[in-house]
Amino acid sequence: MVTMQQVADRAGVSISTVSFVVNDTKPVTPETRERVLQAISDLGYRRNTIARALASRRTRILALIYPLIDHRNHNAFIESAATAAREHGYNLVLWPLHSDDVSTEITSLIQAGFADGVLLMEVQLDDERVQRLREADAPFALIGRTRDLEGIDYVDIDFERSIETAIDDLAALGHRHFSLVVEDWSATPLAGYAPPIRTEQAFRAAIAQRGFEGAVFRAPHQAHAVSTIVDRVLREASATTAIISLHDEVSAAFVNTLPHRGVAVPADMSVVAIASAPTLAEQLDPPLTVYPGPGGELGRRAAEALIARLDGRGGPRVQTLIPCTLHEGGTVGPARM
Amino acid sequence: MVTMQQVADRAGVSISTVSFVVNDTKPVTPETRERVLQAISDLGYRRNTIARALASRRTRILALIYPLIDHRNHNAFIESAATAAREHGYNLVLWPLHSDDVSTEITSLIQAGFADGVLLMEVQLDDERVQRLREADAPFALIGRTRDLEGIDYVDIDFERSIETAIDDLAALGHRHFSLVVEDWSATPLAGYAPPIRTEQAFRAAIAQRGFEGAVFRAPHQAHAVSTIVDRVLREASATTAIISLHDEVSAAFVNTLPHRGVAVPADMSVVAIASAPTLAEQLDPPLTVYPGPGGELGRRAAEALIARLDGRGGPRVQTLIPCTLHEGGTVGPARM
DNA sequence: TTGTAGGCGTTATCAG
DNA sequence: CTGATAACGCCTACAA
Repeated sequence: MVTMQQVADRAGVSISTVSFVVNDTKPVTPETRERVLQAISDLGYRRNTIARALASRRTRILALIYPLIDHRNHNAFIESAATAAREHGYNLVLWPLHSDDVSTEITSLIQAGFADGVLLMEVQLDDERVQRLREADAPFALIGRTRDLEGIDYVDIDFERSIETAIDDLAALGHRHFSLVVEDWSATPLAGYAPPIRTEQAFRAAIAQRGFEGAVFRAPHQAHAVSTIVDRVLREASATTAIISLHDEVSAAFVNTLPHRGVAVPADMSVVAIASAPTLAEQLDPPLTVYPGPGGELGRRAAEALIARLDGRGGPRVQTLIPCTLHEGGTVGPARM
Repeated sequence: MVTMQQVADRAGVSISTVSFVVNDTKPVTPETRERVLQAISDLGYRRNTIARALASRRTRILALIYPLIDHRNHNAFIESAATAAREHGYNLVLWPLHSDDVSTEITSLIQAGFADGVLLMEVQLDDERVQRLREADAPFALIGRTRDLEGIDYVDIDFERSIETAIDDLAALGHRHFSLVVEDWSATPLAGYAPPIRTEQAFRAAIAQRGFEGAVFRAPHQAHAVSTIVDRVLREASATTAIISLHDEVSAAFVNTLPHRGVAVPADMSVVAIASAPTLAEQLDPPLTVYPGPGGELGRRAAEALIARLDGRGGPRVQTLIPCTLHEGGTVGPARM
């Protein structure tokens, strides 16, 4: 490993001068700078991240708390957050965390001086981890949001607006009777997981406000629950002409199963998915009409919000909501008479 | 931040003694150890990861080179690798890398002293990154494998065995005419991506050896290519009674589209997927018969192989192949007469 | 504009 | 068994 000292020696300057040109932290005459740069490239010098972190008390590491639950495509969040971090000179480390580690471990990476800040995903309405991070005074940003949003940076899907858009798009085609299907996490560690809860509330409010009819179904992730949900909807909300689903497996089940029940899609029933995985649509026939979740956007913006905070660019809290936008498929049509 | 010195002061010992008990690196009398531990817990001391890294010349950070290509569920790899790393006291950072950064950046994280080792995924048969890592003398392990395997640690899917198993499972039901569909990456940066290449070779060999008939189709990831592949197979390999697919979108297209072509699944045509995403099966109707890719297993084993190397537990190279095993669905039946 | 020197919090080597 | 003390590589006042 080549050190600053070696560069300094070769360039005939002191170690601090090297530091100044490397970090662009103090003015240096063009000639000296040139000599230093030359020495750097001759020797193939790279400044040691760790020593730099120790001396500057800034690791430039972001920790992404990674929920150990098998759910969706976290992919897009992660990749975009990592990319954004790197573009800003940060690194993203994955910190998979079991729910029972939470209380002890959540802040240890901060206290151990390992990370400058934390990114949290799959946030619940009342999230213990957020509390811990606050107590530890650790900088953090959320992908998702808690109930209490005072003084926190977050980026989340705008479920309210997404659901209203979906309803209005369908209403324009004459639909008046809707069924919403959301995931049921109530018996799991993810019990307070916000998206289905917010979506259900927004759905009920929007339906009421417009004078439509709406039924809500909650489906767990067990395979048999998914397969029975189709019949439940047909039986318990038989007037339904449009199904809105926040549950990818269920969305697929509807498209695949309805024809076997004598219900044509979209002639007899329209089906749309909200906040779906990006690849879901084209794996179905007809391709599903979806409002895909803006995964990449969320990851990137959350990372940038956190970094802005860390870099001392104060400013107001980042509290961004991004709606899901329509990606047309073949499962929506005029309401049947 | 509470430091070792503070602990030492409170325990009435020297800083080195604290280090000895914290790292369990030299014998300490029970009484002193007790005093030190007490001081540690009183003060809530945690040893600083960065300082430790600097002094010990070991960061305990693993870099996962993350290909910026939208492909499959990398999820399982990543999560399991991160978990395994943490279980061994390492951290996994995500290092998304564009293909054009490769030559310059691939080793910088090592040379910059940031990571102890590198995990590489989506490996190509002749992979420049592997070459660079070798040149830089950086410890690494692969998820996947290159052509030349001399002296490298890797964990990969056993495509040969997986494809043979699939063929034999189908042959037991009377199938003799097979079509294989693989992804076509030839016009992309992932041109030398090994899985489709190895699978195709293994398929041809297995078919020949058993005296069966086999056709191979390559499909890019564009949506229209996917939708036309069904008709191409029906037209160009009309004797086919069983389709084996390494291409999840195509697998879905077969299950969804064949019935519209008057071909019942599985009565007229059996369909199986190899190395598929774990959730693909249940999104189709009937549920797809799959041999899912052992994503989590691969990530975990690769991380552990790298760590073993880093921790100086020498031993022979880890060169592990894991076959995909059958997960039954409803798309396989006896060959039509 | 450049150099000197004192940290940053640990680890590790040597004496005692 | 325990304690000084010198690295580790860099940053940053403070001096010159």
